[in-house]
Formats: sequence, structure tokens, C-alpha cells
Amino acid sequence: MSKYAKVAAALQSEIEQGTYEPGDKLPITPDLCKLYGVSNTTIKKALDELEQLGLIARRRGSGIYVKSASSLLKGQQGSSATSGQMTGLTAEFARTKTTVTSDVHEFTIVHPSQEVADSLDMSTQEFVYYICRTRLTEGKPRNVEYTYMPISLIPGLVEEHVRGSIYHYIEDELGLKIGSAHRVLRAVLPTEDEVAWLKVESGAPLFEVRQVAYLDDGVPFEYSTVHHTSDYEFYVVSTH
Amino acid sequence: MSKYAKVAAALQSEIEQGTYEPGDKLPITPDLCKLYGVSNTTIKKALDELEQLGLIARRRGSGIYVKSASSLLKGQQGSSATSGQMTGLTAEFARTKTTVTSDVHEFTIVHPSQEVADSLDMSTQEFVYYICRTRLTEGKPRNVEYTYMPISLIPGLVEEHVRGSIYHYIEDELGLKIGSAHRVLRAVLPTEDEVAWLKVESGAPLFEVRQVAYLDDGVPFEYSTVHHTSDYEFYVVSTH
DNA sequence: CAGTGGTCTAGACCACGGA
DNA sequence: CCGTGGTCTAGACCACTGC
Repeated sequence: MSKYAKVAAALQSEIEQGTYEPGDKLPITPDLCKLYGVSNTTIKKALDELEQLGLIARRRGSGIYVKSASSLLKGQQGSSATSGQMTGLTAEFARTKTTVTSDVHEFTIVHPSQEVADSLDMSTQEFVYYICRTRLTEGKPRNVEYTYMPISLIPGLVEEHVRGSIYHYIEDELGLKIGSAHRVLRAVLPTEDEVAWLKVESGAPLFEVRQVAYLDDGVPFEYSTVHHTSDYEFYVVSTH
Repeated sequence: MSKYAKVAAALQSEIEQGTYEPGDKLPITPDLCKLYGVSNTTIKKALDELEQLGLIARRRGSGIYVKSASSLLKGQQGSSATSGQMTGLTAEFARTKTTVTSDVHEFTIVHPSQEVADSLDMSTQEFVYYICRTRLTEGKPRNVEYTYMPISLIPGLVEEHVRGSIYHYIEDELGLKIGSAHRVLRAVLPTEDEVAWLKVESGAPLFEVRQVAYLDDGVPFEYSTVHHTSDYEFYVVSTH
């Protein structure tokens, strides 16, 4: 763990434990440098992290202030995700010891549509896995996932992996690293299939997350659309 | 404009104009330093920006690669927003010369609920503006906004501002600076009022953005809930 | 083990806020 | 005008990749 990450973690716990309260001004940066025994560049990098988490506001010429960690972000129980994090459902629930299972509705190899081929930087002549599955936590349906992945990038995927965590297979067994994702969020209505799979009413609104995911060398490896039940919430911190 | 911002802009246009193509490796960092005549720290900061925009993938020990700028992010026409940006509807459409108007349904002064008071770091004994308005672009309803703002922070707000851009009033007339926002995104169904205001069918899904917005000194000044028509899309780039 | 990106430093200097 | 945060540099050193 890098020095700036340690400083950021230390400052974060000071804020969360109330050493610095909402509205308080943090010590001026030269003092923070002395307090943590690091250079100003390192302190800056640590503060960058806290700012992205939405914990502080920095005002040039004035000071650095603790933001009231709005109750919005506190209620992160249940099904939820946070922007800036790049994790799958399995990882999302690992910390809470919740069981994640999957109903696999389809697992085939097909040619991608033009849209999918373009996003995955491949030709429609090549092949992709097509996976359709319902994901459940403790037996309760949470979302339906439609996933396309080039077989050339992710060889050897079998139904066992699809029933569990595909990301585990990619990272732990294939030794690839997942880097980032581009996402588009929308509100949609369920199809007839989704009504049955998710056990929702036909008029229930769903939260759609459409994404292209990339390995750490920038190669796109997954095009997926996920429809979440309406108790799903997505958190974002925006900055100017 | 800072040096690193210039370098980032230059690199971005090189990527967008195809000098570097998806999958290409950028020059190694010492070379980038020479090319742009800056130090490695400055190049790093510029690359940080491009990474957040989702344009590059950086791999320690290997290189920096151009990501295929997934067609997802290209289709940013119409009603849309991007995470990491902190703008209102008015600014959102300023660049496209689209006319933004408002139907004000309610503009009153009330005591905040506990939830709102907590988020705005105030007591339920104090007062907030309550604003309910439909926002339209070129006469077409786009969303319904429910906003609470402490009168103590935003004095002198009148219906004229509410019919136009409240953010303009805050920044240009009050001289305050808006800093950041904490947001929660969900899918919901419209109320009866919303069906009428937005001219949508009663079963149409809406995209809810609930947010607490902060001034640049970390003081929360707005609690709002916005319900967007279902053509609204929200873009996010997530990193590990 | 060579190539490449990331971290870290000390210190100079710049830009903004606020009295 | 002073207090405060941000930018920038040159260079040392660390950590990972991949042959």
C-alpha cells in the first residue's frame, strides 16, 4: 500500500470517527505534511482520494473543509453500487457474506450483432459467448444479465463458471486483470421473461446498466446489459 | 489553464483525431515528457485526466494503451448527463443552443422534513424554499424537479430565478461557487401529477436522481429529487 | 534483467480568498 | 497583503511486466 493511500485511509478514519466534524477546516497543508511525515505532493494525492469519495471540499486560498457525509450515502444497505468502483455482484456481496447464485437461462456461442462487435472491437464473423442469467442473493432475484464475451479472449468458459462468478474465472484462473468499464444507466420496463425470472409485476420499473468492460491493457472483453429490480440504487459523487 | 490540463487536452485530441488508435501504445512516459516539454509528474497528472475520461488504460511495467472509445459513450445526443460533471440542465443544454424553460408548480417556504434537514445540516425549525417545477427543452417536458434550499444560504430567491436557472442566480448573482454533489440513482414510476406534467403514460418508467449539492466550501445548499423521462441516460466511467 | 509506469521528495513559484 | 491550496520541476527510487 502506497504512502498516500495510507495517509488517505488515516484521514478518512479521522473524519468518520469524528476527530474532524462536518464543516471543520482541516489543518493547513504544510501542517498535514508534518503530521504525517510526507511531502506536499503526497498529501495532495491523499486529499485527491478523499475528495473523490465526497468527504472533503477544497477551496484554494481558503482551506480544506469536511463535508457533512450526507445521509444519502450512509444508507448503503441492500442492493447497491458505487461509481468509481469496478466490481461484479459477487464481489459486491462478498463483504456481507451474502450468498450469490445464478439461474442460467442460456449459455451459447453466437456471432455478435454489429453493435456488440463494434463495442468489442471485433468482426461479426467471429464468435462470442452469449449468456443470459438471473442473479439471486439468498434466493431472491436481483437482476437479469445479458452478457457477450469474445471466446478468443476468454477461452475455456464453461457453465460451471457461469453459474458462479465469471469475473473470478477471468482474474483468478485466466490471470487477466479487469481494468475499467464504460456504463450507460437508464430506467426501463421488464420483458415478459423478466417478469417471470425476477418475480416482479409487469409494470415494475427496472434499472438498466449497459456496459462495456475492459481489461487493464484497454482491450474490451465484455458487453453486457443488466436489468436490476427496483430496489437497486446507484451512488455517484460528482465534482466540478 | 494549467499545464497538465493543456497536455491532457492535446493528448485527447490526438486520440480523438486518430493519431493514436484504439489498442495503440502511447510513447513511454519519458518521451511524452520530452514531446510536451514537461516533467514526469505533470504528464502523470494529464494521464490521470484521460484515464478518468475512459480514454486510456495504464499498465505498470508494460505501457499506456488507447481504449476503443466504446460506441456507448459516443451516442451522447439528446437528454443525457455524465458522472464527474456537476452541471444543471441549463448548462447541459447551453452548448447545444437548446431552449430550456420551466413550469413552476409550487414555490413556497416551509419547514424541512427530518430527512431534508439532516442532509442540509440544519434544524427542522428553520426554513427552506420548496420548489416544484417541470423542466422543458424546446417545449418538451424532460423532468420534474423537487428542490429544497435553506433560505439562509440562498437569500433573495424569487420566482423569476426559479423560472430560469437557479444555479445561475447562485453563482453569478450571489457569487457562490457550487462544488460537488452526492447522488443516488433509481428507477421509479410516475405519480399522477407527473403523468400530466411530463405527458407520459402512467406506466412509463422514470429515472430518479436524488442529490445533495454542496458549495465549494463543503456547505450543503440543496436537496433535490429529479424524475427524468425515460429517454434520459446517465454515463459513468468506472475504474478499479 | 531490462523496460516501463508509479511514488516520493524538497523547494520554488503561482493563484486565489479574505480582511 | 498575507494565508492557503495548487502547480511544477529534476531526479531518485520502487514495483511490475515480460522476455
